Amino acid sequence: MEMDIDDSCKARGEEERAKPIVVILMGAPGSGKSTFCEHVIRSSARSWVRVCQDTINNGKAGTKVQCLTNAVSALKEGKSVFIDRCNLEKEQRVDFVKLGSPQVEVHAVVLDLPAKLCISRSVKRTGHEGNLQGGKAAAVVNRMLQKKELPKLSEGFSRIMFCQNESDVKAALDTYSGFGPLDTLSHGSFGQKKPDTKVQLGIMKFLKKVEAPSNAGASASSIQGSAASQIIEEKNSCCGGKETASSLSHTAGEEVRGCQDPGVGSTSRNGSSSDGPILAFPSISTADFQFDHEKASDIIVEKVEESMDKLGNAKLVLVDLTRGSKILSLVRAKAAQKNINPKKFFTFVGDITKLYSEGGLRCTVIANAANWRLNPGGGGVNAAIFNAAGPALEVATKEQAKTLVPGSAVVVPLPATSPLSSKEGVTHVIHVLGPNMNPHRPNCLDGDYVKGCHVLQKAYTSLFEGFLSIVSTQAKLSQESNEKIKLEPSQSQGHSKDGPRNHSPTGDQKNKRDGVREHEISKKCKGSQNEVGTSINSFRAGKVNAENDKRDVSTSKAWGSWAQALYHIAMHPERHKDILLDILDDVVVLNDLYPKAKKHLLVLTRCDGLDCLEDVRKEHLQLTKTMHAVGLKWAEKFLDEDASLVFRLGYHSVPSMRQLHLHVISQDFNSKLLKNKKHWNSFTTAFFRDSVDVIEEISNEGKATLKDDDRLLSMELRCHRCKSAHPNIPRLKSHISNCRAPFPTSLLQNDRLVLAPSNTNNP
DNA sequence: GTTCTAGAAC
DNA sequence: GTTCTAGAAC
Repeated sequence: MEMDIDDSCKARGEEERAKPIVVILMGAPGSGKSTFCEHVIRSSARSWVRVCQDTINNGKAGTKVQCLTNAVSALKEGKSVFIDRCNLEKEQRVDFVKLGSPQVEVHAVVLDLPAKLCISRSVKRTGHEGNLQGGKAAAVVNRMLQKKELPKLSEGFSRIMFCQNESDVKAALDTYSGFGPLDTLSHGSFGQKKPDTKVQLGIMKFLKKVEAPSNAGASASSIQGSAASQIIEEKNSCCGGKETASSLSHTAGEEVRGCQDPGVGSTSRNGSSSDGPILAFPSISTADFQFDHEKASDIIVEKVEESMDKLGNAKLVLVDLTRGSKILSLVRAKAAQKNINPKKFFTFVGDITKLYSEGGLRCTVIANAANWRLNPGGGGVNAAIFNAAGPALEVATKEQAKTLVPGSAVVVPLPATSPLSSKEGVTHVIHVLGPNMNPHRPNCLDGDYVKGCHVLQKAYTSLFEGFLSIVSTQAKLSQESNEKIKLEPSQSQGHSKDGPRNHSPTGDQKNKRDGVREHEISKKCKGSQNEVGTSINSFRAGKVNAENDKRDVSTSKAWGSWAQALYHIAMHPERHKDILLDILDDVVVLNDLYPKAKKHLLVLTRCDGLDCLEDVRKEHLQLTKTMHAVGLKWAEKFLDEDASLVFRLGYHSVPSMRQLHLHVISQDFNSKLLKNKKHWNSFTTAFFRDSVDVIEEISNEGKATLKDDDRLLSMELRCHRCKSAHPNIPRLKSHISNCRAPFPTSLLQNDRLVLAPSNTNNP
């Protein structure tokens, strides 16, 4: 008999002795964090260490790294830790959340008390350890509270207590004072009476910090296992063993039978979590919606094939209840024909709601062939999933979306209270609505397979994108937590020797900086604010639609520090006068630092919140026109100097550098800095979106089409004029230096190329 | 042996 | 985005 997840976890939990925990306090100065700690420490049976940034450095203020180091060593000694610093912004607490592990839970206690109270306490206070006294305190508290981002379970907390008045604080004190070394506290988010969504959203808009669907706004009693926390749990779960790829290495020609093959079951049951997440999905529309199986199987295989490159270590599994089902055999045959990697995609016979408990296959994400109302009823997979998941799924689903249009999908983080989560290890359900060919069901396409195939393709695209968005969040989180644990202790030693000069910008300093930024935004970019809000809402809702919501995946994109240079220039042009060719109200102009042609300029928007083409919407139409006009002016200036040049103006579909910028680049590509395939293809394939087309699309459709397929950048090297192929960059460059073929007609249309009037390429 | 690419690190 | 470099390609 196989143990289910709960049992095995319990068994292990009982073997071990006291488990230390980390409690991250959050609150403005004067909210009572230190008092809280002292009170608990005095009366608790646990052994606590209070890590206070204000005093950590021999009674003086220290660094965050010092705090982390001290916390790590306290945990090693089996002591529980209070992190006593403001921690009001998510970014400030993220590293402390990473102190958590399967053995160490991370809790949050939010002292979300009225600002007035905090201020009056701070002002009155004398001899406070952080030396925050007097009139300055009011300003500091206010400024900090403006930045307040209430914690969410998705950040990695297993428990959050919100305290909004003194009696809440008392309750939290009692909870932790009486929290003995062997006790456990229930997981979830407690005490949030008035979810501060308005403030949250404002800050989110401004900072563009978009997270996986969260529980902000959930009722006080809701215990929502959110994406991040569950994934981390999953990753380090006591049930997660090692899996070798071979345990899943069934050829596409094989059918993996669930519960009837104990061998398969026992090897793969532990593995998927350590070897990458798995999406289990039913065939969409082929059951009740009566979609042609032959056509559906083509589409499944086609869409699976498209996703292969993006999967990383994730896997896709097509699941069907019945052995020898037609759709499974068709898909298997076609997948084998196309040489689709059977380790990344295979078929499985079993109940999609019991893949782990009965089939030994651990799938963290399952897809549901939903109905348009997202109702539990009906039959088949939909009824089975809603039944198995219990009411929690229904509630979580309704929080995300009310209805679904054919061809779209919605990602629903599954609350930890759902049996599907606890028994099967499912963290997310993705509802997908496919096309309907059944006249007895809504939206029947009446045999129109042109449309039907299109909708089914969209449905799978949406499904796989939804899955990939979950995977990328997971990958990022686990990578970060691994890195930090390894890095921080050694770094911290170095820092402590250097003394407090190496402080990361926290507190006052950072607030000042951000204050300036906020001011600039409200001044400069009123138009875009609503827009950013919209995108956040759609992300929060977890909707994924192949047609218009790719941004859901990328809004969460993290920009590396190296990718911020343009952003800094755009925000503070006055500091970069030496490299700027022009500073205008809405844009600045500069030479590309690494020009890929004789002339290569960037026209950079000054609007905060516009990171890339994907963020551009109708509100930015005028801005894109301005950028084009400015770029054109410069191109024409260069053409005056050298009439042989030809310019193209456009955007990269997915830029490497943050902050929307228009490339103005001469088509000679005569630059030793053009070194690799990516350089070449980013300017000569569909990845490069002509400014004129972008403007037209924004005007007509409200947004630009992106060609963000990675394959574009690794395509064979072809001359941009005669389209001849070349084996490597040096050979290509030697060719283009001599090629005088006319430009392709597509480029000669619609003013995509900018030429001197005398140029013979001019049609 | 040299050239070139592609992936990791920054 | 670049730089660095191992190893593939020649």
